[in-house]
Amino acid sequence: MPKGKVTSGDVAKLARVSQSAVSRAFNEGASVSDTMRARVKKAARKLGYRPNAIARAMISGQSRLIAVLVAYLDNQFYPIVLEQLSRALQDKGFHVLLFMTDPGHQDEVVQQMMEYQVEGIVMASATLSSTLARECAQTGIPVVLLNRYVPSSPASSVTSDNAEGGRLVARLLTDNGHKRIAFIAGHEDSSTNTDRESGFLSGLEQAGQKLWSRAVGNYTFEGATEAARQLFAKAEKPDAIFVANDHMAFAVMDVIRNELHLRIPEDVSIAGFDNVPESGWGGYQLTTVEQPYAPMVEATTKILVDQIEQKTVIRRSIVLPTSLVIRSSVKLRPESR
Amino acid sequence: MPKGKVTSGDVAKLARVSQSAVSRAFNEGASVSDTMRARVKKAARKLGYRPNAIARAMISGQSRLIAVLVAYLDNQFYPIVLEQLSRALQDKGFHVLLFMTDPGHQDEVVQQMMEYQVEGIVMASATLSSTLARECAQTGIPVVLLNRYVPSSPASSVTSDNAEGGRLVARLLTDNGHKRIAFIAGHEDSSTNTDRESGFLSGLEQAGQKLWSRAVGNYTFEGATEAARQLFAKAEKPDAIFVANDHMAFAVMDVIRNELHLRIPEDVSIAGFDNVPESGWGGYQLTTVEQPYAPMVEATTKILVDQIEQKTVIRRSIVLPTSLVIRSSVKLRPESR
DNA sequence: CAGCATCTTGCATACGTAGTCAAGCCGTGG
DNA sequence: CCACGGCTTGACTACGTATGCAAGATGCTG
Repeated sequence: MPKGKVTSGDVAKLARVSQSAVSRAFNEGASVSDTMRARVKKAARKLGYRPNAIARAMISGQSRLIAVLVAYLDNQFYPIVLEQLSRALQDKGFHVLLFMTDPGHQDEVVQQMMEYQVEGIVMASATLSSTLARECAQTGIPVVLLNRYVPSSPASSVTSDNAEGGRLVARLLTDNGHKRIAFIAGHEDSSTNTDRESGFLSGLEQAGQKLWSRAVGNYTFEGATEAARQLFAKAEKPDAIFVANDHMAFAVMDVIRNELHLRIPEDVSIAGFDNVPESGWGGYQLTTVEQPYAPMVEATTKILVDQIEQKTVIRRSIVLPTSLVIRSSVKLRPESR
Repeated sequence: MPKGKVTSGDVAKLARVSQSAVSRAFNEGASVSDTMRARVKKAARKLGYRPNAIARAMISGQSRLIAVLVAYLDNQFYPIVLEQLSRALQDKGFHVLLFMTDPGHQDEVVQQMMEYQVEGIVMASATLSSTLARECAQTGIPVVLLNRYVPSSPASSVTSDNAEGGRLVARLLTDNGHKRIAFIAGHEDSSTNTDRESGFLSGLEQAGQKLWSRAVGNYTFEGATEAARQLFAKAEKPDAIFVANDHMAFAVMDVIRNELHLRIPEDVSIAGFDNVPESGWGGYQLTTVEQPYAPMVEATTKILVDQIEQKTVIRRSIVLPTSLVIRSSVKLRPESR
């Protein structure tokens, strides 16, 4: 009989014990005899009782809820992270409250997270506003910026080594004879973009080169399409492009092949960042920088869980190593193959 | 001052009113004078007060939480749906509690959803077990199966017209002169697969054709890769393949082009299902069946919200129309272009 | 001015659970 | 045989909010 609501009181009555006993039977650490626990569990099963997490959260002050904030899911980086993060948190007994942000309603969203008494916040988007990040961090709740970094904020952060990734790409391109190297930026005020770009520029400099040209794609497919067209509108065209993430790189490759009828990598080399699954697909075979998904998720959950358990919010900034994934979108010198 | 917890009592004390007044000031329909509301809001702002949604849920019995259950996010269909669904629910004042399921822990997950007193459940995955669907539906909470259908269950469902989609593909292929037509299945016990397949077969039959060959990809990239190899291992090879979803179709196209060195569509035509964003990318240009994302999400939220507001759970099954998206992965007769 | 209806407000209570406290039980050692 | 400590158990209260109820305030009509 699927009754509307079964409470611990109902179970207590059936088992002829106190409500406290029922509560204890369902809490791991509590002081109950085995016989009592068995008796309660039996009655609970009979009634289909499940403890009410809302009531539990209220009395214990532990909602076991983690808010995850994402701006969009069309760049595959985020679904992958979200899936792994969600699984990891579930394993640790937490649950994910998912929030999508529009640039317009960000403050509102933070308020809503707070109302649900979440015990931690993960902000997983390169394009979230810094003020929002700061606002979250001021709540006294552990906040982890995943794939994002705000120096002035007390929020922890987990990123890959974006600058080093940019440097690796620069070295790859210069080592292999590219001379007119362009960059397509993501969001210009995101830390991922500035780090990737500055690392890239420093790498070019080390090789005695300068950036040939530059355009901005704002991390969107459409923006990248337009940016690619701009780069090739000039008289002298680039022979290599570093695109600030894979999602944009696909758009760039499409423009180059289908609109400009150039070959990759024979006419233009393309490198991306993220190593999203599509990068390995036959249609693209994109040479890119790997983001260490699993370690990033692991670090994020660890920071959160540690801070929740110890009730101390200390800022931690984790930067994880990246590495190149060489496929066939960058032309290599014969000897280096 | 970001104090730990500010309650309605604190606000009441500061504003020198009763706690009830504070509560009413924050509830839309309540009976409060404008002056009272202003006074309370002012004090609340001073203290940084926000109502506690957990406590509110407890007393009102309305958690405003919707559980969304997904099996994986690597097929882009699901992130897109999840993003839209999440936005739609947020707009209506609900919040998404996200659950990822492993085949092993499904029962456990349902229990957890129930513990959080969710007011509705969306099961968005073609590969969720039917018993799980039934279990959810028995809870008396509105359940919507999104992109899934279980005839024997009392759960509502929202799908596109999978059978019709299959039929459209069959007609497209037969009309354009294909003679050796194969099918790569997804999960064989999922309703999406059986409907797409049966529609496809009936379409072939109408054209006086039979299925040439068949393999199973289980809706995974790897499974589809293997399935494609199987189809081409035989002496006589297909001249067209209908793949049960786009995500698998990409794997199939990769095998055909990069392993078998055949051309699409000159040597083999490929059709998919879903019209995922990648289908429109230059690397694939996949001819496929459109799933009407926005209407599906809209129908889902409408069913949920209606049933939650009216407190009556009536089973509704919505089937939305599909249409072909013609790109260049299927060879067309000259006259039909 | 009386009488009545409408609007506001405060008091008290309820939601379902966890945890504190004290009481009861049992066993052990002196 | 008694005293004492550890283990169980039940009664009670608290968590923060919403709401029924009654009382007070205000306005309107006759």
